Amino acid sequence: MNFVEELTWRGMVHDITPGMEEQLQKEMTTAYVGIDPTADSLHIGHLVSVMMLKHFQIAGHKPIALVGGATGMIGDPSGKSAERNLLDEETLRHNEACLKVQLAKFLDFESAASNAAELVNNYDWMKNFSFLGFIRDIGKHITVNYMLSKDSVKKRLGEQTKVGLSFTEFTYQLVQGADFLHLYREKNCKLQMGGSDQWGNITTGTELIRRKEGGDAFALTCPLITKADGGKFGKTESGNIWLDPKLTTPYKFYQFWLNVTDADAEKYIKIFTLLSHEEIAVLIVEQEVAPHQRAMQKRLAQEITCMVHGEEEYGKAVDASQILFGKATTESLASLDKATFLSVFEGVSTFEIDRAKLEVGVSIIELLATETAIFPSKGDLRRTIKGNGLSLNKAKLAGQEYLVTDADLINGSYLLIQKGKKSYYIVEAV
RNA sequence: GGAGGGGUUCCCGAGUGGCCAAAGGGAUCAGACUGUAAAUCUGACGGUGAAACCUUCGGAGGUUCGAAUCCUCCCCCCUCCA
Repeated sequence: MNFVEELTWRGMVHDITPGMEEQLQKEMTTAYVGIDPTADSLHIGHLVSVMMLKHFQIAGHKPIALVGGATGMIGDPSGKSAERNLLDEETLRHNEACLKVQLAKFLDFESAASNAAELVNNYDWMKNFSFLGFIRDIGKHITVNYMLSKDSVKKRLGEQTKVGLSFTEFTYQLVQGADFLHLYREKNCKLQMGGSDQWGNITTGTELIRRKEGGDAFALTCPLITKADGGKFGKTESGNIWLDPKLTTPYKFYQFWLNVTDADAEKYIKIFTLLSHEEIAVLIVEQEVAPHQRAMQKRLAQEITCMVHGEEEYGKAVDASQILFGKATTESLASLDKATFLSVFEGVSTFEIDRAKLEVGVSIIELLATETAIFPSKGDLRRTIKGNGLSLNKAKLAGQEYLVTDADLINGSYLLIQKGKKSYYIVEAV
């Protein structure tokens, strides 16, 4: 199965420029995707592009990850986040280095093979462009008429617009096009991939290459990843799901994938894992026969968690999940030895409280809304308790007047707070 | 510079003197149902022990018994014209 066929059955192809498959058959081809270095970690929204590169490399071609140090300062017109901050170079380099470590979990940067992955930063070549140089070398070759025809631009013009289009944003497609041109010249890069929202920007690049170099370059976009309910993929109430364990613990990372809805599980497992057609077919059957077993979600969570965090962390996440969501009772919790308890709850948000206060006794309200920030307000907490939504050490807490003392501590040190079914918090007496 | 339209609680979006902590929708949270699913239903959704109160409708003043709603000045955004 070739690269395009592979991506197609995985549901990762939205649009392709004609002739691309022929190009890939003809020779080892170089392709790139862009990543904004706005943080020092990837989040799972980036993973689609990364997987495209991975498949590309597996197919024997050469992937380039382009860190958008320059473009990231601008933001493209279709962008949701209007304001971009200028990163200073130190931050930029830091982010770049961190991203590379994460990317190396997916892509082979090290091998001597000719298709080893590369990481580039467009800041390195864009920073030397002068304004005059840019409008002369790049701007001249693309008409405004052409630029205006892009959807991302059209959406921002006209009467029903809420936010005007700045010149900077308007220029974005040229900057991105210049990147493609640069990589075409320097690295013989002939393909740019990205989300479907990038189509317009990518084709400005291929157009630029055609006009300036008379060369053929190609575009491949994947559909925007969505959730079955129409929500944004990769976001939870508490924000992004990051690859960095310091930002999203492996436990939470694992839980995210485990909680994917049935309808999304099949879609995601094709995109985010390397499981074969056959393996996935088996899982689909299992899902149909016994949906409550959630074989698909479990496998999805396993594959991705292992890839990102390693087997050991995956194992811990599973253990923790079993204890938290299994039929654990107050008694079985109390019977956990301290080491087990700690390893199980490693990924759970932890708060601290002064041990002396517990010896005297602290009301549950004070404990969760004042002493710790588990609840943002007392009213919210009261409502939760009233709605039967709060548990202490796996036992529902009925009254608001409960006085928490050191007698409640598990292993003499911990309180397990549960908000609803899925949200756990640890309070540690110190 | 001119003309017009806007800035409301996380988001969208009603509200044009009291009945407004502010309709409706979305998001979110909790409960029921379940499979740590989806859908559905129920409840909550600025803060404070309920009450009353406190803080909020771009900003600052003012009118009024009383303002998100009226007046003044200012800031910001959009469209069109120059």
